[in-house]
Amino acid sequence: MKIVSAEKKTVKLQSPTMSDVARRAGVSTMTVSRALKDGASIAPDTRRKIMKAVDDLGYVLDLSAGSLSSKRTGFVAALIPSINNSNFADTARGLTEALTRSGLQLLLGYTDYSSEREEQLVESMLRRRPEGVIVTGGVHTDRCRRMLEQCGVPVIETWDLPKKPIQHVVGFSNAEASGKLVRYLHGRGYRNIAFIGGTTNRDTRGADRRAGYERAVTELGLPEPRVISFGTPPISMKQGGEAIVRLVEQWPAVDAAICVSDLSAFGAIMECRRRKWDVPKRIAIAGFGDFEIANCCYPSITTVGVGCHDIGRNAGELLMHAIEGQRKNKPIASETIITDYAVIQRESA
Amino acid sequence: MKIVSAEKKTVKLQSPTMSDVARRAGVSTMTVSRALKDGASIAPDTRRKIMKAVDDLGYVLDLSAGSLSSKRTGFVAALIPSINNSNFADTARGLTEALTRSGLQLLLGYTDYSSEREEQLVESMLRRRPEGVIVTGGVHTDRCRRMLEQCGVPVIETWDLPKKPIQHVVGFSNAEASGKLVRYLHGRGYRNIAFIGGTTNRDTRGADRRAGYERAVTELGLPEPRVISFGTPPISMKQGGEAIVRLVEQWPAVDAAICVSDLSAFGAIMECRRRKWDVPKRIAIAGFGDFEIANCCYPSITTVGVGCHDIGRNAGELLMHAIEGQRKNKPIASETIITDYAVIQRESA
DNA sequence: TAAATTTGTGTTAGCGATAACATAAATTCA
DNA sequence: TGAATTTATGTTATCGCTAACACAAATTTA
Repeated sequence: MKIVSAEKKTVKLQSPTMSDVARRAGVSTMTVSRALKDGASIAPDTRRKIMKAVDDLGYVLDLSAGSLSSKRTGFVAALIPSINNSNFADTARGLTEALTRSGLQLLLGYTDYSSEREEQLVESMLRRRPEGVIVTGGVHTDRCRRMLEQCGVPVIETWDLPKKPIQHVVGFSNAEASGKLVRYLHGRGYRNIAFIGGTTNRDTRGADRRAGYERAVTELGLPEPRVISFGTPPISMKQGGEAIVRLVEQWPAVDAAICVSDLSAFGAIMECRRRKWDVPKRIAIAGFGDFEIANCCYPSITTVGVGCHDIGRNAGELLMHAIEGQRKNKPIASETIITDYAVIQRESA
Repeated sequence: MKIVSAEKKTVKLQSPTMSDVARRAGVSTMTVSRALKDGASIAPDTRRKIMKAVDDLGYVLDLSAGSLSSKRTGFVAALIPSINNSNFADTARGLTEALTRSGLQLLLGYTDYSSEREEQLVESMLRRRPEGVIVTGGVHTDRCRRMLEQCGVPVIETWDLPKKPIQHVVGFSNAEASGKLVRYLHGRGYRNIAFIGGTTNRDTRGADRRAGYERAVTELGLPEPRVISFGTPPISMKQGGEAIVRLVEQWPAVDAAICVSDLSAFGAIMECRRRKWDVPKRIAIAGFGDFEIANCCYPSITTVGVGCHDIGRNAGELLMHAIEGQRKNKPIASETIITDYAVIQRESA
C-alpha cells in the first residue's frame, strides 16, 4: 500500500442557500422553491433567471430542511439480511424500480442476519423519518416490533408469512416451499433425503425451511430427518462443500440433499465433483432461491424459484399505495400478498 | 399470487415531538435533547424521568430536524456499480465498519454501471447533505464531476487511479493489474492469450483491464490481442459461457483466456466442463476480483485479488479523517492511497 | 472560607426550507 | 366591460431540533 499526498486545496466553507439564489435572481425564496420543483406556476423568464443563479452558485437543494417543513422526507427504508446475496439484491432492485416511479428513494440497510442489528437499524432509520419501512422476515426483537408498530408509517414484512404480521406482508411460506421440494425429490425416487443448513435460528427463513423439510419427510414416511448443521448463517459456499462431505461420511445411504440456499448447494456440488462423486447419481443436491449461479453451474442446480424481484416489486407497489393512503389521511387496510414459488427442475436433482 | 386483506386498524396521526417529551418529564426541550445524546451532563434522576417519558410516548428522535440545526447529518453517501457483486459488497462492508466506529451511517446507492445514473444519484445524495461522498471509479459526467468538486465535503474515488482525481483516491490501476495477470500466464507458458469482456466502455474498470491486457500482450511480443466482447456490462456468468464458446470456435489456437471478472470466468469454466474441454489443459481461464466463487469453484479460479474489503476500510478511515478535518475547519491535503493486488494462483490457469 | 470551577438546566435564536395565505396582474368569461 | 378566474409572486409563520449563551446550585480548590 502506498500513500501519496498532494498540496492542500482551498475549500469552500459554506454552501449557498436558497436565499443566496433568491437574492442573486432578484426574487423571493419562495419563488426559488417553486422553480426547483416541477408543477408549480412560474414565469418562464423567472425560471430561467433562477436556474442561471442556481448554476452560477452551484446550489443544491437541501432536502433535510425542506422535509422538515413539508413533512415529506421522500425516502423509504428497506432492511435486508445481506447485500451480497443476489436474492435480496433482486428484491432491492424490484423495490427501487417500483419506488423510483413515485419519486421515492430507497435507503438500504443490511442486518447481517442479526435481530439486534435489525433493531439498531430500525431505530436509526426511523430517526430519519422514512415514509415507509420494509423489513425482511417476520421475526424481530420486542423493541423492534414495538417501534415498527408505533412508527406511524406503513410497514411491510417480506420473504415470509409471519403468524402475527405487523401490518402488510409480501412473502411466502418458506416451510411449505421446502416441503414442496422434498415431495419433488420423493417423486423423483429419492428416499433418503438430508438437509444442510445453519446451526442457529439466526436465519429464521433458513430455520423455517428446515422445519418444512422435517415435516415433509415425516409425512411421507421417509427415514428420519438427517440434518447437517454448519456454522452461523449465512452458510457460505465453502461450508456447503464441507457439509456435504460430513453428510456422506456420516450417512452414506443418503441419496439426496437439500441445501438451505443455492450458495451452499453450489459449494456442495463443486466438492462432489472434486471428489468424483457424481451429482445426481451418487447424490442429488437441491438448493433454494434460484440464484444466477444455479442456472449457470454444471451440473445446473435444481432449486426453488421464489420470485425475488416480484417480492420487491409487489412490496414497492403496495408500499406506495399505502403511503398515498397515509398522505390523504385514510390509511389502507393491512394486506398480505402471498407470492408464488416453484420447484425448478435442473440437472442436480 | 394471492392477496388477503385484513380489517383496518387505527393509525396514529402525529408522532410525538421533543416538546411532548419535555412537557411530560417536566423539563425543557434542551434537557431532553441532552439526555438523548451521550456525553452531556445530566442528573441521573432527570435522565431517568426523561427516558420514562420517551418510552411512554414511543418517542423517536428526529434527525432531520436535528441535523438542520447542528449542521451534521451523520451520514456518508457511497455509490457502487452494483449491489449484487461480492467485490463491491465487500468494499461496502469495509466502509460500514470504518464509519460505524465514528457514528456515521452509510447511505448506499447503486449506479448500474451508468454514468447518467451516477449523476442523478450524486445529486439526490447531495440534496441530503452527506458529510462525505465515496464513488466508484474515476470517470464521471461533467456535471457530476462539478457537483462533487463543489459540494464542500470530502470526496473519495475508489477502485481506480484517476488521472485527474477530484480529491482523495483509494484504489489501484486496473490496467496494471490486468497486465500482471498476462505476465503471470506468460510465465506459466501460455502464449496465445485472449480477453473476454463487455462491448462498451460502460464499465470503465473493465475497459481498463482490457487496455492493460492489450498493452501487456504487445509488450511481450505475443500474437495480437484476441478480444471477445460480449454484451453490456456487467457481463453475467451465462455470457462468460457463451463467450468462451465463441472464442474457441473463432480462434482454436488460443490457450488461455482472461475474463473481465470472476463471474464471467466462472461461466466460462462451467461451459468448458459441460463440453468436456479440460480447464486448464485445453484452455486456461483466469478471472479478476477474487470473488468467493473463485476459491470454491472446481476447478478453482486463478484470479487477481484486489483487497476489496481493504479498499472500503481505507476509504472509510481516510474519509473519517477528512471529515474531522473539515469539522475543525482545517481540511486535510488530498491523499491517494494505492492499494495492493496480487495474482492468486489456483487450478484454472 | 472565599474564589474558582464544574454541573445541571433554562432561554433565545436560528438552521433552510415550505405551507398557507395574501395580493397584484393577466386572462377568461358572461 | 365588469366580474370571475387564473397566474405569478411575495409575506409570514412554522417544522423539530440544537448551538450558544446565561445562570444558579453544587463542588472543588487555594
